Amino acid sequence: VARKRLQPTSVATGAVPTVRTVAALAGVSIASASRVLNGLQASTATAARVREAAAKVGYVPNAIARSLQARKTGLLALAVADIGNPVYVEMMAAIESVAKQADYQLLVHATGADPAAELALLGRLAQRYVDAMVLSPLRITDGHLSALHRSPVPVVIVGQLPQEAPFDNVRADSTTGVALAIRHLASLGRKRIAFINGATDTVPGATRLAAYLAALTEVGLPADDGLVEAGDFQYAHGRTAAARLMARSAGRRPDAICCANDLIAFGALQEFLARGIRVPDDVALVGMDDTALAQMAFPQISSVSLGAAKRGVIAAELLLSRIADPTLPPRRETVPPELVVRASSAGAPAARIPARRKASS
Amino acid sequence: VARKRLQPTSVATGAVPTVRTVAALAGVSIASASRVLNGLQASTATAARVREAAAKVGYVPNAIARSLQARKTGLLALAVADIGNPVYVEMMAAIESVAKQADYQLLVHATGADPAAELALLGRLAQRYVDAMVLSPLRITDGHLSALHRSPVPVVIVGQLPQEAPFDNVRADSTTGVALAIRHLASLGRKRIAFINGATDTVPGATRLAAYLAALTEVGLPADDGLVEAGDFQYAHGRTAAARLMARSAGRRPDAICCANDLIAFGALQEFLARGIRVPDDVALVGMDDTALAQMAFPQISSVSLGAAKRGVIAAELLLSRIADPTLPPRRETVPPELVVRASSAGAPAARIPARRKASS
DNA sequence: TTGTATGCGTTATCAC
DNA sequence: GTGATAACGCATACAA
Repeated sequence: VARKRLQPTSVATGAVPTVRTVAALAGVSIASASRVLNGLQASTATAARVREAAAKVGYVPNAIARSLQARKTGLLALAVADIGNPVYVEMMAAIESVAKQADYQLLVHATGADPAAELALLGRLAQRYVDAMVLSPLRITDGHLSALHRSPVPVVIVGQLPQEAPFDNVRADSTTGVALAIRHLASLGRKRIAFINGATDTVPGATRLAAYLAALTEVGLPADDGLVEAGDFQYAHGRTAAARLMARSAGRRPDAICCANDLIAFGALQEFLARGIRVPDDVALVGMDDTALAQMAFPQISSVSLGAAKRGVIAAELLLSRIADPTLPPRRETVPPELVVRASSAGAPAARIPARRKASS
Repeated sequence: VARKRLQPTSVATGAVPTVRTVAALAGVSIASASRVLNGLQASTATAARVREAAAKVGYVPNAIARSLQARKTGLLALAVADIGNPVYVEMMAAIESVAKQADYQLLVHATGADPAAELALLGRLAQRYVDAMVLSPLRITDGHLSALHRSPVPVVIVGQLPQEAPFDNVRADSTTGVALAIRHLASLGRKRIAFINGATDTVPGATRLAAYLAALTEVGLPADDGLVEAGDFQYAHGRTAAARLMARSAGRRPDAICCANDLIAFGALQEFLARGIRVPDDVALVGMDDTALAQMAFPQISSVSLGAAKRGVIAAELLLSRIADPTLPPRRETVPPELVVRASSAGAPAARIPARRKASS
């Protein structure tokens, strides 16, 4: 016969109240207290006494204990490369709004585009401190795939994933997106369309470069290595790349630039402003992601929306449905891109030049 | 005598392994297994067997169960109004880096500048799903104060707090910050210095307006109601307010503008760009917060740094020290502001105009 | 309807 | 050094 060695928590303690505190104060068992607190069957009398007791001591259930019992935390994780990039902020807001509807909170991780950090995160997932995760990796390694296979908690990948990988996946169609941009610029009569890419060794970088080259062929323009710049997906790269492009001799200078994201496009635009290069008269500009930054700039930047918010919503919904039913087959959703034409690429160059000269002189 | 009705978890289950799984596989008690896994005293033999078993089944401790036992979650919360504002991103990154050092993760809440949402958050804090929270409210109500008093988990307030409120508090000195901006603009010979404020019914808004008026007096300039605009702390307000200010008759137009934050300043700058108003020649511009946006703009925007990153670091450190010792007396730290002069306000207007005209023609 | 007792997965205490 | 077991705070199957 085992005897209890420790006494249960005493009633009148200065510490945080638990169910026992409430139950003792109400003069009922903790089971009854718990039932009342969770709105289950109970007599009106006890219900009243329990509620009164709970209110009196300011009882609030402990989320951790509840999580342990329920085997769920009510937390979703979101892991993105760069929390400073507005496109991720947008996605985050979208995910959060869906998550909130289902009483989930969002835990945000910034991986700094570091694959090792992403892997560490996937590994820690086994600790089950969240119920599921949205991961938006810049590149997928074998390590990622095996970690995904091992993971006991559902993960939705936002971004490209190998065809056969059996995971929930929502992706943008940046190939079509780049094509939209190039066709648009070509339709304006631009002949020397440059491309400022991000990191070529990332999936988006590689994809967008290939799409750019394919689109050039499609519209019947020759490719020119000197018109392609690669670096990272940041503002500073946009500035320096734009400077390099415009430093070329007159006949080889681009008359249009497609950028791999809005941060780069914004950088390029500021460089043009600094150099007195007119947009879109001298050079037309199209960005990608259609973030707030594109609308905040002057002139406003045309941009290809890759549906960040929509991808976020879908990712969250996939996650919630998988939590509800883990046996679901892997799903793959693709959000179509959309070109938003703004001042940075509107109108034909020749037609615009006189009008703008007049206005600014 | 109570008999166990349910069997303990069987060893060979397809489910996630627990300590019992490992212990059974290693042929030791769960106590020994736990000790080995936590690096406590154990014989080399058992240690080896436990580690081998753990590796074999891929054991990872459950963070929730561990939290319940340890009575700590390893999570810090950060609640800010607007996750889209770069100044909060900066603060978040700073807090996260300190938190990570101490093995804490950051849970970010966006309150949308809604006091009710902030209060709800403070209330949920009693659920103890985080160990502590950094709250940056735009205004402090009595509800906030009483919720803070009730809160069983430590909260650090970033922002102004009533003198007598006994809570850890780190604040910017935006009064001095505004004074720095006004003195700077006045020293450039500007006579009609406007102020584009955010929401006047917020603490920062009210403080900065008062500071603006005081600073004007200090530098011997008359106040002019027509030179003060109020709205919110967003980009769009900056644009419309700037447009209104510049629509005044020639003699009453401002020759300098101080903005309550960088988002507003950036909006104003884009409006000037759109209208062909030269910065700083026609109007000098100073923002506040010294965010990345100020450096990304062209011309780069002078800005008063209120030390967002530093405030974040201090807030995190206050939190960690309070978690370590809850009996500490309330502390109050103030981060001094710093004016960063950039092109948007550099040089005297008359001296600069010819030079810039030449360059841009 | 209500109370008793067990388990969620972990760590810590205590006796051996 | 090791094993049995209480406890963290909660929810619930089962018995009364």
